[in-house]
Amino acid sequence: MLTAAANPSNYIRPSEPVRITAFPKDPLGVMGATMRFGRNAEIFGEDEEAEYLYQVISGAVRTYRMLDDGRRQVVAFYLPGDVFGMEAANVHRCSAEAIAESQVLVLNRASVMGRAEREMDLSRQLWMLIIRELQRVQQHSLVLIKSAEERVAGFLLEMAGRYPGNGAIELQMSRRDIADYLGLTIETVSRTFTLLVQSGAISLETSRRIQFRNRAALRRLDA
Amino acid sequence: MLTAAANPSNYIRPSEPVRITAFPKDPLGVMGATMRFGRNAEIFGEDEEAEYLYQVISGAVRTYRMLDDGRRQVVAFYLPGDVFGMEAANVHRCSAEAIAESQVLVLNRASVMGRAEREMDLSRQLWMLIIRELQRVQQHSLVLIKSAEERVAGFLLEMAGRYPGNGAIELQMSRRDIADYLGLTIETVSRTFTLLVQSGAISLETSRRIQFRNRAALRRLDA
DNA sequence: CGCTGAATTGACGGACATCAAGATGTGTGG
DNA sequence: CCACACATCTTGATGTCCGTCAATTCAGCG
Repeated sequence: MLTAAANPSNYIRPSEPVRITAFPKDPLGVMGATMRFGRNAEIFGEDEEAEYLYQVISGAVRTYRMLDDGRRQVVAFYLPGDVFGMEAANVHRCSAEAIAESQVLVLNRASVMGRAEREMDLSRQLWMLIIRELQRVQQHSLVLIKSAEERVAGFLLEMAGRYPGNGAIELQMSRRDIADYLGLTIETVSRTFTLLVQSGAISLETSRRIQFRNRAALRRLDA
Repeated sequence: MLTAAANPSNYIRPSEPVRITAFPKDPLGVMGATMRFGRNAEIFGEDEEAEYLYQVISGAVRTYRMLDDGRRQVVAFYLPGDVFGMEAANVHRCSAEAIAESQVLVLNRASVMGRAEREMDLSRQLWMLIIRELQRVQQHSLVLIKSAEERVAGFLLEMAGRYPGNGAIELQMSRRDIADYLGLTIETVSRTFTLLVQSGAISLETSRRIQFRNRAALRRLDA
């Protein structure tokens, strides 16, 4: 199974509808179908109709926008428990792709919104979710006035805050993803990582496994 | 009257509660009090409790965040008709200031939210407002991968799209505000304006009055 | 093992920041 | 109405951080 994992095209395999109950943050607790997406598989594309809401069960997802000449801006990363696909009125303004082999719970958008009109609790949860999304993007907009070092330090702290990992984290995303998220190049990201290693703030077991050595130093850099 | 206009401190003068009815975009149509804010007067501050929602009636408002060392990121500009102050869960994550002499309709947040729980229409309007807000910030995050010229061109088109002005617009904000919105310096903004003038895309009647000469050229630059 | 993509490292250049000086505009008081 | 002060904006000279181009190393995998 999962033979299409390495294929960047849109491989989607729906499975049985399930009722999600005990799940990290379980924000919606609604009926839905889990789907499996291979690495780099497209979950939805820019300008597609927004029919569904999504919740990451395992793996990781990126949303991004492209300019005509190939420049890419990664808008957000979503990790297990996170809900995405809400940024749309009718049509998605971003594309979404699985970063790694991922399971995603897919919910019919209209029916969730419909239920929210009668269930106050669900309504409030959706409201909190979108508020948090907005806050995250606003927070991210601060990278504009930050140096490369500040951006990378902030990124690591952001990821550490969202990962369970204690003392160390395993990044799901490539240097390219990070660069496109932070508005840098992969070379600058890489150089900045080695700077942080040399200054003793972190160490790298592998290129994607970050060991935190001095969080205070990172926070000082985060500005 | 309005003698405190030039005073940067928080000058606030509440007036009679009014029922806003015929108003551009009139998104909420709820009871509220109009307040008047002088240039640079603070409307709310970072970390203050979010008690109110705000709608610009006249003038203009900026929201922004500061770093410790004085760097400032302008998060958004709000023009007549726009609603702001929704980005908050309980506490504001930005500060808001009047850019120019402004009238602002102030609504009790809890009561608006409370009514939204029973009035579907209001609820849907609030949802659309916050979605649009999210989309605007996401759109803005593209500046990260844009050149100075692209940022300024995009900014002018954004403002033109929101202003009624036909063929020309009167910017409410200073070069500093624009610079802090786009992640540039005032010098670079200024230089870029002159570039756009020289290339025939715009002309400047005054430094803040932009005459559009060639929108297609601007759109090409916007990337 | 060799192939392939990802990550790192180095040398160099360019776009924008910084520093500094003028120009323009605006409000105030005589 | 003019003159002065002060803020805003523009323009120029120089510096620097990060992007670009290129080579090397490293990790995964048939």
